[in-house]
Amino acid sequence: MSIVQEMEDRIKYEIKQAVITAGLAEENDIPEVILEKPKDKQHGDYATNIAMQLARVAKKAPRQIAEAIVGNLDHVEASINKVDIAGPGFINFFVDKSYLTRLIPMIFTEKENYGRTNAAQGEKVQVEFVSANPTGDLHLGHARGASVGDSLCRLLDWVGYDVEREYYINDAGNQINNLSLSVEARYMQACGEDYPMPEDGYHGKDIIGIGQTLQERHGDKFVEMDREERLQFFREYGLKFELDKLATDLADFRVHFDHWFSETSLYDEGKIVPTLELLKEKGHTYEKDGATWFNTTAFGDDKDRVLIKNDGSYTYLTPDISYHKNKLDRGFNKLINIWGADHHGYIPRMKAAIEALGYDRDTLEVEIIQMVSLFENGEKVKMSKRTGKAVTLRELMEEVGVDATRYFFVMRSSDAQLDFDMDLARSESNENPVYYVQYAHARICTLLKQANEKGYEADLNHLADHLMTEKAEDLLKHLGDFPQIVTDAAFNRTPHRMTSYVFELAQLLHSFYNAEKVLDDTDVEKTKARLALMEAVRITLANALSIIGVSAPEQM
RNA sequence: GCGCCCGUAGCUCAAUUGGAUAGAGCACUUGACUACGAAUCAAGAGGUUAGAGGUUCGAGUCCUCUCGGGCGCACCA
Repeated sequence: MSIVQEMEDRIKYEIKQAVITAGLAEENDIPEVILEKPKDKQHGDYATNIAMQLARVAKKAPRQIAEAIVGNLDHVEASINKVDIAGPGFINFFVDKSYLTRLIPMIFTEKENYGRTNAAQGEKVQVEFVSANPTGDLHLGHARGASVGDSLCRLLDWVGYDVEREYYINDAGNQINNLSLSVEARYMQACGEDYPMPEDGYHGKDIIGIGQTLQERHGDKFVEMDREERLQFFREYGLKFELDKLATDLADFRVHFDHWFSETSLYDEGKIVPTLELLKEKGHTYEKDGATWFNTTAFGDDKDRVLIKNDGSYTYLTPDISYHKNKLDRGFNKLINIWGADHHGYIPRMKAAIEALGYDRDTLEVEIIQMVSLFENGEKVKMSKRTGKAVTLRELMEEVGVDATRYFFVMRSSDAQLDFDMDLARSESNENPVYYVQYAHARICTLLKQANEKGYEADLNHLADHLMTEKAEDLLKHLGDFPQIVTDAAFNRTPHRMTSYVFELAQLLHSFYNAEKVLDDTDVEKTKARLALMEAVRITLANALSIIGVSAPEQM
């Protein structure tokens, strides 16, 4: 248990005891004591609303109750310096903060693991994200999905989930035919033929590149070839090219998948028919208009969905159900899918499938990420599928850099649309928050280096004697909050909380740094204590940054 | 028309999941470098939380309606 949590539990316990001693309520009637950290310092280190909550049970005014509680509180046991009653009946606690210095030795011990917990106790969870079709470059929306998805995975790992990251490759549907037709057209064009792009072709630059490369390597070889044979080659070549590119781009973006799952493998391994049979056996399907339907309305969907079209082919949903059954068969008791907002209408039918297969519908959790708009020169940039005009992840990495890109995408709540300001992200100035945070880390690093040159080393023995200034206490408190912030962010699926946290920590560091000198030749003991604090801050900054996949540079 | 998300300072966004006087960054005003890194700090100004009702000790947060923006509503994927 963390040091902060220990303190909170002790205060909660003492409050409960005080309520009982004061005769306000029976032990079983006392609601769970809620301690919060007031945003206003004048309201103390902790506050509880227990008096308001007890108003009904005790049949007294909240302030009167608060007074009775305070009168029966054991100040010594709870390390309380001062207690106030304020507002409608809040009880504010001012505690002796020297206990916070115990954080530092702990952080020194845990180092890059400081903040990790085992709250999830090794539960197996699978997270499927990005899963963009292998038919073109990853664009802004995918970049957001990759940033948020990967950070969420890191968070889940930090709280003790056994996480598997998976990418579902849509390599079986119509879009792959379109890919081969698009490659064909671009190849023919590269050979100088006047060859039109297919109706639903992919207009990206990458496909143009494939056509040119093939022409350079093989000349006109494919022009005269049998069309079926030619398309077959383009299909395989195009798919491999696109997949390699996806993997490379994502790896360079520091996103690594444990498993790339091929849709085609579901066909090859005969997984689809048995799933259909299972749904049929359970009585969830019926025939109508020459098609096979799945009665998803029985599970809360708006309308029933087709599984087998009247031409005998499957809809997208059909292999997807098999895929999700396959995930469950692999022993995951929690599945998290990260989808773009344009797919949110798909959730009810997928949950219906989970339920129809005999699982709790909440086994599947879908995190929706809202759309991204690109702004450049103060204007919204129009994206076009038709012309292939879209900013790619690759371009973002080259122009903006991985750190700033990831930070920007994780910075906002996933359920708000995001305006990506290209100029701001590109700017290496104080307007860019990622550098502010990284600067804090780099600053500490040079400080530690200089201390080292002077022969000073962090000493953990006299911390409480030198770290009880306001700025240092603020830093310590924030360091102590870290494990809880990580836990909350993981369980609420809110990675953007981590950018808030790390930004605040950087703010506190800069403020401390400007107000109080660390290296002081006239007071070596103080210097050593403060060096310990600096190292603890550095570790925590680095850990928080690692959760959002941003580097912690030693200099910049 | 129906469903999901959003609407908070001039701009971009937070808000401990129902808590106290709604907070940050940018921009704006003023101050701090012979200083451990000024990519920094300190201070100031900036608000009817889109609007109207309701729930209760207490609402940016929950419920209903209205307005505005985005995204869905296939035998496409």
